Amino acid sequence: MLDIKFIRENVDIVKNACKVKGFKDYTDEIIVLDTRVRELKTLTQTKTAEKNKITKEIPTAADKTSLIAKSKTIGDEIAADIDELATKEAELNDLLHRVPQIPSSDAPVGKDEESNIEIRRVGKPKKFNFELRPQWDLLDMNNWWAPEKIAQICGTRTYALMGEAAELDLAIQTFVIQKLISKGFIFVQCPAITKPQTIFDAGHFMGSDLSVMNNDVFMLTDTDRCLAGTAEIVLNSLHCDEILPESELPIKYAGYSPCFRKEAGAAGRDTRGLVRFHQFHKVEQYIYCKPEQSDEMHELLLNNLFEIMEDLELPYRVIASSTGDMGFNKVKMHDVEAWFPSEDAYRELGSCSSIGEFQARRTNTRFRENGTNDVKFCATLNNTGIALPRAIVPVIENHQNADGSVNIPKALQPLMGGRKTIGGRK
RNA sequence: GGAGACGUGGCAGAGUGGUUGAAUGUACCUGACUCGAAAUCAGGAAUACGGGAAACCGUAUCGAGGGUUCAAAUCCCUCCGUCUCCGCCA
Repeated sequence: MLDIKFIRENVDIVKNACKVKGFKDYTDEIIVLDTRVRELKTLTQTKTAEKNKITKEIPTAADKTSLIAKSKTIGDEIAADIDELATKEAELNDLLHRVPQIPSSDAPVGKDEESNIEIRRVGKPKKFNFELRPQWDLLDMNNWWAPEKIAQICGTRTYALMGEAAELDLAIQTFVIQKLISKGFIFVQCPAITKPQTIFDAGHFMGSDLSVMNNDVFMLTDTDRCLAGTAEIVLNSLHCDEILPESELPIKYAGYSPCFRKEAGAAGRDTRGLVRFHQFHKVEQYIYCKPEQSDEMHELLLNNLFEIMEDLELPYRVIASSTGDMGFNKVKMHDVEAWFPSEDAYRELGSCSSIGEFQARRTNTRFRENGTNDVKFCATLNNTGIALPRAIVPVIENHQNADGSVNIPKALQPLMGGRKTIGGRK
């Protein structure tokens, strides 16, 4: 969420953000409510001060009865104002949670992904001198999965990796985790089970009614819990209600967790292959820093993902997301897309987001500034480290051989017992 | 799953209805003493919101929310969390 003071003083900026991001503009209602709320606060506080004063005199007063009566009268007056205040504050709070983060001035303006801009391209799609096999053929012929069986027993959008593909999955995860650890990230294994409030605090959802997330999030029946769609959720709340010393910033986390998503809006899409599932596994990069460090940290996070693409020897490109495509809570977002030969296209493997103070305001995560002793909200950022099994797809497709075997990228070979290839017709 | 105990400031720990935003200890910051340090002494220091140019003033906060009362850290209810024992278990 944004600071009400900021909204009050920068109505035009906020209105513009609503417009370019494609969200309904509630600023006018907010300003009216805010004015009334402050009026009521001043009023009730003045009356409360008066009442407190009388109450304090009661124990030592000669005539207690009249003071008690007086105090009671003021109490009744306050009660009426408090009622209105509570209602108005709840309304205001709900609307404040519907105001989007202000996008960065360097983000492309546009209403959807049509306006996204490619800003970087590394590596060239390899020319194959044989007929390349799409992922599902490679997986079939090497017995690396069992899609029909798994769908039958576990339902659609589930998968099981088998044999060398399962090993490869684990090797990629381990590789990325070790890499991030070597760069000073703290490795955190995050729970996937969490409370709805935690998901809400990550700022992907609007308003104050938590039930809005039911469409996207798996709720656990008969409990107050649900399944997180990313480790970002838990990492984002890891320091809630804390005041961190400035000297500790930036804090970098590499979170690993299973991720659960309903994929309600993706019916019929990516139903074949290892691309889209209700459960997948992800290493997530997450940073807490000072607001002025955001851009630097954004580059750092992006570069880590570039390195990972290069270590996996994948051709990739980078997309600057437009205002309309980046989402409710983001300042800016870059997608990293790897080359998927079978689709003759680049597809998203990771998404790097700069959130500013938006999430920290929801989680109340702050830091104390060295010189001034002021308490300020942290900025947060997140980027994918690697998401599996999707990342398996470009690895096996790009590195396939004519016999259906797959070359292991050099960086992964030590984690695959030194093997240089897996699979293939014996 | 069964039984019990508990949740106060950075930490420890008083406080069972009124002058307690909260004793005391400790950690922290500043000053004095010192060549410097330790020790000692003096002082300072929470967060949010509202008002104010500011100094500052007011209100709220003793896990969270609600209730009783003129008045709640203190009494009642609900929820959350922690700990101990038993059971179960990777």
